[in-house]
Order: sequence, then C-alpha cells, then structure tokens
Amino acid sequence: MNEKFFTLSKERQDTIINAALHVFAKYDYKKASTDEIASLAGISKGLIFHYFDSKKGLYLFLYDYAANFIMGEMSKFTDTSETDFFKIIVNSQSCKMSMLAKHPDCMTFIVKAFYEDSPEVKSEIDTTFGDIEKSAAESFLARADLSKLRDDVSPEKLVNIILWFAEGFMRTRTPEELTDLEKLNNTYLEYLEMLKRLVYKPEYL
Amino acid sequence: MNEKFFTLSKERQDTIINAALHVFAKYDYKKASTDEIASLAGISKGLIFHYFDSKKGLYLFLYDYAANFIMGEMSKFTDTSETDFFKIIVNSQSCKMSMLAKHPDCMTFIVKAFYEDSPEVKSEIDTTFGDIEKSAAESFLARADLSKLRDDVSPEKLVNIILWFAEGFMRTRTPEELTDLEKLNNTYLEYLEMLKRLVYKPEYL
DNA sequence: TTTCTGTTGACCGATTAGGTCAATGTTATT
DNA sequence: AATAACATTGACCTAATCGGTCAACAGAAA
Repeated sequence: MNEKFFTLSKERQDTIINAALHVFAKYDYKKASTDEIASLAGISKGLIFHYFDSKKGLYLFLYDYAANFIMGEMSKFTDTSETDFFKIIVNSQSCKMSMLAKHPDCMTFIVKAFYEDSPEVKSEIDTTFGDIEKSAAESFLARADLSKLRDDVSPEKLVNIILWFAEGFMRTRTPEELTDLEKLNNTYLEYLEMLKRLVYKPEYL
Repeated sequence: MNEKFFTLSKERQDTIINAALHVFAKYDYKKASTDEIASLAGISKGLIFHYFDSKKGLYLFLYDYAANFIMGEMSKFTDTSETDFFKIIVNSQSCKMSMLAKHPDCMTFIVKAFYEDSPEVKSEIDTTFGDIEKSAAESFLARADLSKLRDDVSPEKLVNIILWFAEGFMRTRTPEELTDLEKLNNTYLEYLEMLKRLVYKPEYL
C-alpha cells in the first residue's frame, strides 16, 4: 500500500476505512465492489487504488487494521485482577457490547474474514482471530471464582448461556436503542442481575 | 408464474427450490444471480425463466413458499393445550431447532426477506413473518402458567434469555453436530434443565 | 510561473447480469 | 413409424458492472 494514506487527516482516513469495512462486512470478498466503497466514502474510485493498489490490498489492510483495533480496545478495558464471576462478565461484555454498538462493521468484518473462502485472500488472512467467543469463554472460566456458584450450576453451560444471550440481546436492539449506551447497558445489567440471583449461593448475594 | 412447475416431480421441484433458497439466503436480492441458482440446481437458466418469468417472480414465489412451509411445520408440532412454562419452550424450541437444522436456508431466507430493501421486491413482500421471535415470545407468555416461576424471576426476561440463547446455541453448532438431531436436542435440554432448576419454585421441581 | 501532490472521473477490456429463443431431446398419440 | 406436444437446453442479446488505468485538473508551495 501507499504509506501516504497515513498523512491524510484522521477523519478522512476513518471515512474511507469505515466505508470499506461497511461494504466488506455486508458482502463477501467477491461481491463487495470498490465502486460501492468509493461512493459510500464520497471519494473517487481512483483514490482507493492510489492508496491501496488493488482490492486485495485494501482488504488485507482492513484485516490488519481491524484486528489491531479490536484487540487494542478490548485489552484497554479488561481488568485481569477481578475474580468475581459476574463482575468479570459484566466488564467483558459491556466492553464487547460497546464495541458492537460503536463499531459494528469492524466486528462483523473480522468475523466474516474468518469464514472468507475466496481464493484471492483466503490463504493470506491469519486466522488467529476467529475464535473470539471460544477464547473469551475459556478466559472467563480460568479467572473466575467458581465457588460462589450453586453446586447444581454448570459453569461452562452458564458461560455459554450468557455469551449467546448477550449476542442475541445486541442483535435485536433497534438503531435508536444503540444510541443511548448507558441505558442499553442498564437494561442488559437487569438481565444479568436476575441471572446472578439465580445462580449464586445465597450467602454471596 | 407457470403453473406447469407443479407437474414436475416433487424431487425436481425441491431441487430447484432449495437451490434458489440457498442462493437468496446467502446474498441479498440484487447480488443473488440466476446463473448461480441454475448451476446449483443443475438445470439451465432458461428453465428458471420458463417457470417463473423473471428473477422477481422466482423471489416472490419463494417467499410465499417459505412462509407457508414454515408456518405449516410449526403448527404441526405445537401443542396448544400445554401450560407448563418449560414444556412449552421445549416443545416450541425443539420444533424450531429441527427447522433450523433441517431447513436452514428456508429459515435464513425468510428472515432476510424481512430486511430486504431492494426496491424491486421490498414493497411486495408481506411483512407478517418478520416478528417470528416477538410473536413466539408473546404466545409463550399468554399460554404459560407463570405461577411456577420464582417471584424474583421476570417472565419476559426469561423468555428472551431462552430465545436468544437458543439461537446462539444453534448457530454455533458444527455441521457434524447437526446430523445427530437427537443428541443435539439432548444437549440443548441439559441447558434448559439447568435453567429450570434455577427459576422454578422448589415445590414444582 | 512552475512544480509538486492529492484527486478526479472518463475510460478500458473483461465479466456477469437478466432475459430471449431457435433448436434439441423426450414422451405420448395416432 | 410418423407426428404432435411438451420439457429443456445453451448459445446469444444487450445492458450493467467489475477491477483497474491514466491523462487531466485543482490548489498549495516554491
């Protein structure tokens, strides 16, 4: 790619990146068109090829960008010293939720890239990032203090229930609801509070 | 459309319908191509236009077909006299699960159709079918005997948790797991059993 | 004025799109 | 066997779209 891209104003860079992420998040590599990206970004198609050489170059740049961005944001909000099951989840999920709410295309793009099978890019994307969910679940269980849970509660099942529930919760929000992040988070917490009452031993409530 | 389509053998009809559902489930209306459908169905493109006149005709036929098919299958397995909260859910969800496992393209297609915004078909699809989830949740609550639930459990929240959890559960199954429906259902039931122990008053367990 | 740089948009050849249709294969009728 | 009737093909049409190129333009700097 052309390093001059980074000399553009941050806003201009973001406009272009976000437009590209949006289109690649919506369609697979083959059906995503540079015309649509340029039009969405409000720039000429020529400029895309000026900075990224080719469609493939743009795609691989975005992959690198999105992976770094997400990992950076995630680690920024993670408190690794916490051991309380629900506090870990609340922290991690509210982070993930704000990512989904603030950067849905970025998240969707990185997940889609994992399943991309177009021969032009398949071999070149490093798949480290595919199992976000799985690794998130494992890191929960490793750090959490499971002794607070009722004996008849399976920690693995509980983690899965919460993870999948959280995703469905986010997916079915309306665009308006996504604008008020604090209220959104409170609604989400109400659900978690209910679950907590159900799965914790009485003495920990 | 050409009514002669229905004189074809059931298998041939299904081959064509399934190929079309698959492609329309994968892409939106505009990016789905009749060439790909014909090739997947193993027939010539001309035949598609012979029976369905146009791409739009095929799409609207599929919408009608899928909506009727799903509603038919659903009602077939629904026992409206049951009042136990978890039995209703188990019944309804195992039905929905088997639909997702047996007819994933059909389900995906009908959900995608709800969000389709291509001007050629947008106005012509009847949106009755969009809120399957919402109406399912409401019908749960109307029929279920909520007195069995612990007093600190919100029925609405519980229904949402279970619905969203169920979707995540299905979505993260591998293709191999989907082949053994009975085992799949048992794994799912383990989750529900745990939840049931948590939310029911002791005397109902 | 000149030079340099960011940017455009018309343009290219190739591919793909929805749709048509004469020709071919297949089955039933006489 | 000959014919009529229908099912099916695939080459073909025109228009649109694709990734990619490039001469030209705008504006700031020299």
